[in-house]
Amino acid sequence: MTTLKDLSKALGLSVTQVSRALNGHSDVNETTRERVRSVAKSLNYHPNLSARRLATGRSGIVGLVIPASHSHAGDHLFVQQIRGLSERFSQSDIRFILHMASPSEDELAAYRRLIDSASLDGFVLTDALDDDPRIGFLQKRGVPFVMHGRTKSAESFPYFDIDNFAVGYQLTRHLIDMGHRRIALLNGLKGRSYCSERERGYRQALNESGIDFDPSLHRNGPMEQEFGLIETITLMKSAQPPTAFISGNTWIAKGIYDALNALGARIPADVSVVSHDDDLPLIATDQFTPPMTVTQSPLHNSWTPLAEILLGALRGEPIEKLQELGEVTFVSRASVMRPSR
Amino acid sequence: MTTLKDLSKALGLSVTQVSRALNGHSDVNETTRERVRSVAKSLNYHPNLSARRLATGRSGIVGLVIPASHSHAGDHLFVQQIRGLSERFSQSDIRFILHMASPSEDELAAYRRLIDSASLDGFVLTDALDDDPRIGFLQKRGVPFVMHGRTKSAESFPYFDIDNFAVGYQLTRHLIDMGHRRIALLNGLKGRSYCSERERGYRQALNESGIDFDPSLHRNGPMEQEFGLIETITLMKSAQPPTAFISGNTWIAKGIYDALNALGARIPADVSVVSHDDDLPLIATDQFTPPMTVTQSPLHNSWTPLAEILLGALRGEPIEKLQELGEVTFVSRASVMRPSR
DNA sequence: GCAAGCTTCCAAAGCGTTTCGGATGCGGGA
DNA sequence: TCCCGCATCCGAAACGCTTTGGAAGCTTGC
Repeated sequence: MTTLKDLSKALGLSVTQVSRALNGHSDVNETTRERVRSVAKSLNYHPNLSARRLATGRSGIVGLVIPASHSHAGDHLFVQQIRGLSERFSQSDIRFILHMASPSEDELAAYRRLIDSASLDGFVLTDALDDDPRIGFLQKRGVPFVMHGRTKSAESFPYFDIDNFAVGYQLTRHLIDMGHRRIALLNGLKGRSYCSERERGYRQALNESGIDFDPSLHRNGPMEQEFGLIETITLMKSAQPPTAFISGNTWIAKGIYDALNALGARIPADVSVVSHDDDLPLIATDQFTPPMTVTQSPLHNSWTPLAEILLGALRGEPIEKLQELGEVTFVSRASVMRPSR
Repeated sequence: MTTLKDLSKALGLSVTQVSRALNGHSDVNETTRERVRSVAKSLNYHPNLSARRLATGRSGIVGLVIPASHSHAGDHLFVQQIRGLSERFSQSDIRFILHMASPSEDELAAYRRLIDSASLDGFVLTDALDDDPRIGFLQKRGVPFVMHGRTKSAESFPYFDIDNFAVGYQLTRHLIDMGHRRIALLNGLKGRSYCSERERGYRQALNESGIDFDPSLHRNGPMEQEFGLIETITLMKSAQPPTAFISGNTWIAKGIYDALNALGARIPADVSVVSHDDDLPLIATDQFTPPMTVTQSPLHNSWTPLAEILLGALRGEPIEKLQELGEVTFVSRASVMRPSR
């Protein structure tokens, strides 16, 4: 293991100067700097991160805490996510650690331990809740983080998100414009902030058109095919079935398609279906029969920005530069038609 | 952040003694130790890992380097794997970091960087190759590791594996005993050590029964349904189609089933099929129609031992305790029958 | 009563890095 | 000539921990 001292000996310079040269400080001659760089390379020098951390208070390690609960349906997504994050962090020579929260332990306790043993510089948070306790906790501790999604909390914090209100609004508006009035919304898990936002958009669109919100048409559940399947069947068997469905996710939408097929209802002749499309692996909405009308925003486009923002937060950039919204595009396809009833 | 010095002040002891008390050294009075422990807890003390590393040369962090290439088919497995490993390591208060190898960079370079910057104490290696360069590299550097699988290399190293030779032998033997002589083997990716082992077992069984090895019946490919599908069709359309298939993995086996169904060949009346079964998520061989005869060895049972072995290696346990074989059981079901032709 | 041997404690050094507070030498303005 | 500023360098301290090499107090055996 080559150390700074080795370099300083080899170069006939002080340890200080070598360190400053390598770290790009101003008071070192450019030719000296080059000399240092080349010797460092030839001696295969890599700074000892632990020593650096001790001296600076930074470890160069960021982490992601994985909640104990987890469904298989999300595996592909999860892999994309950690690959995306890990890849970006590696590029900046930042280590990325995964920590499984133990089911028995309070989730915040995991964060506490990770911070206290002074190993982690920052966190990536996913699955934003409406009222997320992690935000207050990390802010109080002064630990940088970036959140995937936003929450209702009054504080301002670094995030990457899409305009979920617009997603809900746009999808609903489109169906209303086509003449639908009984529109079901199969949303994601209750308490997730993106669900609440989409519900707000949905209600707003209904409201503007003078349509009463019908609680029985709004369902929360996991982002899985089965949820879409079961709820669709339930809703279609009810006294006043909806004429259109909005799905929060393509897996749910697949469930809706399957259920309608099984019930002999034609899309879009009998029932219209729209969805938000995260462009998840293994499920493409333009391959549905019929191709589905969606708001689209590839989730895999969020991992790099997310990492980028955390990196920015670590550098201490101002909050305005650390809040970013991903693009959402409306793609009109063949799954919507004026209602027949 | 509470430090040892804080504790020592609060306790009226020297820093040395506090450290020794907490780390379970012998020369400290038991009542003192208890006192130290309780104060440490009440002051919420956590040792600074970087400082510890600097002093001891150990960081308490182990890692897994993920090769740049990766197929979706393996996602569920991959998630199981990192969850399993991460979980076990957390229990021992060892941090587990994931590092994506960048596609452009030599894979060993990633290991080198990780070691040189003095952050990692050890590695988990997966996807053992017949001639795996990582072994020599890590051994030369004196860095502990555990390998999932074994290789041909002469050196002895910590591993967890199953008896893949026996898998290949047993499956082949069973088919031969039932009267088959043209037996296809759809193996995994060439160069992977478990494939080579299974091939050895296959050849050995053939050999013992005086059956010539036919290279056209042995195919290497990814552990995916598509591979099984395509190769089965190719083989069945050939001049002398096999009367039985051995599959290296349940996804491949699913492809074989699908292909045979599509071709109108009945299992097992026309063709017999057996497979090794890793008990992967989302695909259960007893749910196949007909249920499939397999050698079974749940892959998810290997993550905990793997972590355990690395932990042992870190503690410096002797090599004999660091080599373990997982159990394989033969499960006879309804996919094999005497050949009709 | 004294050496020997425990048990329990401690001061100080060292791990590799960054950083603070100068030091040195040189050229130019007064 | 003297002083100031600039560019370039350096020594030493600090980060929080472990570990080495004792020291102090007590008990034991002779």
